[in-house]
Amino acid sequence: MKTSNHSPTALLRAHGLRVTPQRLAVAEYVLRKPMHVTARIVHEKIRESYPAISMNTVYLTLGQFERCGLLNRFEVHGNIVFDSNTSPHDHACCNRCGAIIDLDSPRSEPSEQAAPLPEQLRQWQIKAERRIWMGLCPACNAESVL
Amino acid sequence: MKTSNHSPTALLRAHGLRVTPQRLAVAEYVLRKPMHVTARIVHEKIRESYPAISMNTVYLTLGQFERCGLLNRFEVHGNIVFDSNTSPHDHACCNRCGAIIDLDSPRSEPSEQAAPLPEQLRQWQIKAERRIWMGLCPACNAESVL
DNA sequence: GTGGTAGATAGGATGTATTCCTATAAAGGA
DNA sequence: TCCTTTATAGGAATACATCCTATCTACCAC
Repeated sequence: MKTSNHSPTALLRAHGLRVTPQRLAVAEYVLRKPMHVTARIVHEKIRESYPAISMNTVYLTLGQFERCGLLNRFEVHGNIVFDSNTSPHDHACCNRCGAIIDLDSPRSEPSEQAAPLPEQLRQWQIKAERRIWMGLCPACNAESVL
Repeated sequence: MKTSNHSPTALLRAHGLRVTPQRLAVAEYVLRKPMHVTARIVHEKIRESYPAISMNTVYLTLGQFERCGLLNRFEVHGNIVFDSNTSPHDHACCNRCGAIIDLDSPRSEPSEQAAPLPEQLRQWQIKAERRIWMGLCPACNAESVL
């Protein structure tokens, strides 16, 4: 159990990353369950148990996790958001409260599972596709009507 | 011809905006043809003919044009980009040179023209949908192979 | 035309997210 | 245990976007 294949330590090793306390702390917080976080949020959270961690380290660590495929990065309202759900999916973001939700079944047709590459991108080397819906979540929408 | 319905002056008036030299200059540059610009680019361009224009005015003007539906706003690599092509379409962005292109036929199926709203968003009030493909454009892809 | 007022502009100050730089510290292999 | 490579902390730097305010101007009423 101590070093199972799913432990943060094993995960870092499996991706060729040195195991440091900072990386373990970030991995345990971010990779434990699907979530959306900014560098600032991670920094605040990790500082609770590791007060000396710097913003720089958080950025570097999240960037490495992204390069390893452990995280996806997207942008909303000018902020970089890291997503530990790395299976392909779309997002919706509330313009008011900032809530971000995953869209589980983005494609209406099962045949579209693998998003079809537009004809114009035949000669591109596509690395990522991001789709985001923006508007008011049910709660904020109800408030704005009042 | 002087004040045709398609002149920048008429366009501003039609949207309830006061006609100022600054707004005319921005409108003539940005709205003449479909293009993608940042506030910085607009500022640099307008200053050629109007050296005193401030960044603040550019931001305000572009924001107003957006609120009027004359421009769409999206984000790529942390920058706000304004798009004078307001018909629904997707984008592709080159990670290397920053080029942004419009995708004319984003939906493979004609029936999908109106992007189907995911089931999970039934109770949301959706204002906009953005979809962006990221990778290497043909030119940069060729270079990276060398 | 002219005058008055709501709205626009310039310019600087401010805030904030991200990246850069560098000396020090630590991980992990020999 | 030593040594080399890599990571970290902390501060500096950058860049984008917004806020603030005095001044100016478009345009409506007269």
